[in-house]
Amino acid sequence: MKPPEKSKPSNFVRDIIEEDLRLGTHDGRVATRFPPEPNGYLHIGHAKSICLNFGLAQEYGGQCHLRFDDTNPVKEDVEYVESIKNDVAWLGFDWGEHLYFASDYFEKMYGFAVELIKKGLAYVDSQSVEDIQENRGTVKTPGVPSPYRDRSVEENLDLFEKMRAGEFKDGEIVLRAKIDMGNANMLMRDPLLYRVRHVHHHRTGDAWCIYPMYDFAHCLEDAIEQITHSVCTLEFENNREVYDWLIGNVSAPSQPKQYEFARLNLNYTVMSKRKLLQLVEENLVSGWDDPRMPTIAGMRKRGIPPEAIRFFCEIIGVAKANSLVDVAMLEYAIRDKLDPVTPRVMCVLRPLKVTITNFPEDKVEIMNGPLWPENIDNDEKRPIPFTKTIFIEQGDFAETPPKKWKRFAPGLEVRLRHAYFIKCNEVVKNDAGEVVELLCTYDPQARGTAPDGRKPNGTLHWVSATEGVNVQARLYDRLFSVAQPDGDAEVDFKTHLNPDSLTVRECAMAEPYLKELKSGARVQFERQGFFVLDGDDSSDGNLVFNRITTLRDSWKKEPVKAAPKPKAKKQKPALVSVPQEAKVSQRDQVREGNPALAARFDRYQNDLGLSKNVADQLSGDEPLSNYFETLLASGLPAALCAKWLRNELLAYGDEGDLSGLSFGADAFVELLTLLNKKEISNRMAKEILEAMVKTGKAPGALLKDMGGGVIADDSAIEGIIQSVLDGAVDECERYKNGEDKLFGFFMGQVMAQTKGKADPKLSRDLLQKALAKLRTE
RNA sequence: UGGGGCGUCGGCAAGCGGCAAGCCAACGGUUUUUGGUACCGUCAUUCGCAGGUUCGAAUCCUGCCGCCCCAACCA
Repeated sequence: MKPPEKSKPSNFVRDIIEEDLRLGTHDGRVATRFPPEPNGYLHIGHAKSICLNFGLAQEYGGQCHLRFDDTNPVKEDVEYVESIKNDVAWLGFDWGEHLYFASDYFEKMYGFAVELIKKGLAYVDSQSVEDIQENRGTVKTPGVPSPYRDRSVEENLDLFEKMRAGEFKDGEIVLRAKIDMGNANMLMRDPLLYRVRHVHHHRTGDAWCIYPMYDFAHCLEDAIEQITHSVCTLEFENNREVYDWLIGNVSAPSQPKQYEFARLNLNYTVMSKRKLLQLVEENLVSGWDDPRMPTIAGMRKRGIPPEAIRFFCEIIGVAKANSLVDVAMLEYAIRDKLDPVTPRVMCVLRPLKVTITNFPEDKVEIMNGPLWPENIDNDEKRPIPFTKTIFIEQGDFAETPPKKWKRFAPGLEVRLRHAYFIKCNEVVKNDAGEVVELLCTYDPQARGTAPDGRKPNGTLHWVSATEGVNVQARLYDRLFSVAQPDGDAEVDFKTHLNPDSLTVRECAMAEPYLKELKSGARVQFERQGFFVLDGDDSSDGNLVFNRITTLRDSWKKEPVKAAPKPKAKKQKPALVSVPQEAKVSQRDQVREGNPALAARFDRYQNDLGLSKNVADQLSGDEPLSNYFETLLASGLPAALCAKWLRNELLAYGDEGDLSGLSFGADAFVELLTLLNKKEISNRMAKEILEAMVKTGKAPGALLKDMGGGVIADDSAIEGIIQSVLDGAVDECERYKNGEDKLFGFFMGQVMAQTKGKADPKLSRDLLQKALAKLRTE
């Protein structure tokens, strides 16, 4: 019985889905998809997308498709589809029957292309690759239409058929959408839909020699599969316009919507397929599944459990801001999942011989150590042989211990975990002066605890030198030594490779119990970290363990006090007063081409007395300016009209466009008139405006609904304030204790109780008095 | 003729006109036969900057600044 899942953190995609569900947008369905191209291995960045897409479907009772976006046979291969399926399944997600391939839709897509041609919305272009690029223009200049843009429908149909029939060579000809060569969005400049590729496809074989491009294919795949929310990464934002255009211009079987989130970046690692490939090809790592790689395969070999990856993806959140997540977060997720469920054993990574001089020569005493951590209700134990010679960790002994040392040193006594206290009497060194052996005595009475209650200087893990088993331990650390290995395009990211990312301890000694472990078993080497038994690399007599991650270690060798960095005051950028005239604003340009607006600009400033900024805004966009003119025609004060138009009404518009509002300028005039006559307060006007937007009802009617106008009566407001105070005992107490900021809370309560009708200024004064009184009581 | 996005703590990230959530990191403390775990506590008078609107602005309006994406017959 699992405890109820804590509700997952909210994010903007969930908000959108919930809103769609509320509105019944896609018949109340939720269908997402994870659409990898089978041209490489999955990494933790993909895991974020997988968790998001499958998670969303799971949570909203929908479905998530695993769809291979195999539209480019020159880069793709079956090898990858198997590894991707394997990785997704290993992560713990089930696509059920929803396994799809874009290539299965080639015939349908061809049909949609023909439809587009017939509608005159696509054409066959015979320009060379170079000409197409040339004529696309640049980001600052419009493109120019292809000379083939106006081919007849018949000719296009014929050519397209011939394309499919294989009558053209690669690169000779393409099918393009006929959209707009001058569009500011480069992707809308007649995007390519099909290209010729005489290549064998891993699924369709040689059935096709034309293949659809991403922009054309992806939205159709979504539409065909009835995907509702097509969630992809930020770099596709510009593609959304094409996506919507295509869905809108083809008889699409459904109307999917695309949403974009920020891809995952992790510090101390690289994520791009290209760079990962480089590491593999240059043998800088052992392969795609090298435990230092951020690939799913690498993390699996490393021993990271899938639930840790899922948890990680949950806690990093989903948003639209480019961000760089700290790997410490991943390590936390791993420890959090592993710690409560992982058996504890002992293994000495760098053995230091310890001879217990007062212990019988050939005696083997069996200690019993619990395998499971305290939180698990299982006291299963494993036998740990204790003998005259044992190994302890080299790092656990210091000839001259630093301050706060809680380990072993000459003359000190420590506890051996699950065994006796031992005391260091003598240090044996070799010719080089290195410590090679410790001569100690044990206290037969002090096993675990000492009868006299004395405390040891720490607890060490240990292994019998004669009964232990030799194992190989591979200690992995971050692959790169700088936070952003690919942060500087000038510097090869490989120069930042961490030389210590892998340390192999061939001579690690472990307790014999480890021989019982099954391949893939995860254990905690106490005081060291979590390790996994690497089944692939172990053989009968040779156990190999990969370190998944270290334990958190709060022991600092040098308690370096954090440099008392004076909390760097945010440097305020020097105010550079850019002369307004320095650049010609968009609005200036509009006015240049529209003398009437230019005249208004002057009139607003000179006759109406509006500030330059306000006049600029209200004369720089024709529809907006016309709206303002309508308000002016009512005879209301210009300043009032300007203020409410700009600051309030515009907030409800769509990027400054007010045409979508459910009421006209006349209704807005009515509202402003009420305000001008002081029949309503600013606050009430805002309340009414909001209601107008929602319901489209007239201001007068809404005012009536509110039941009267401004409350400006002292005693009435005092009564309300009292009731607010009475209903907020906690807050009153806190306010008394000096929490001034609660004033806003109280004020908000007053306004809420009166639906905004209380006169704000008066309310504020009275509230202040009431609260002051509260404090003096 | 440029367009599309994004700026909230050291790192993630909620927040949608009324008290600046949470997590990681860091730092203290309690418990402890792991310098682990668990538990408690500290950590944003301020939301890129500057104006404006409002009784009240991270949130609405305006301007500016800074990052990211777009000119593959890749996805």
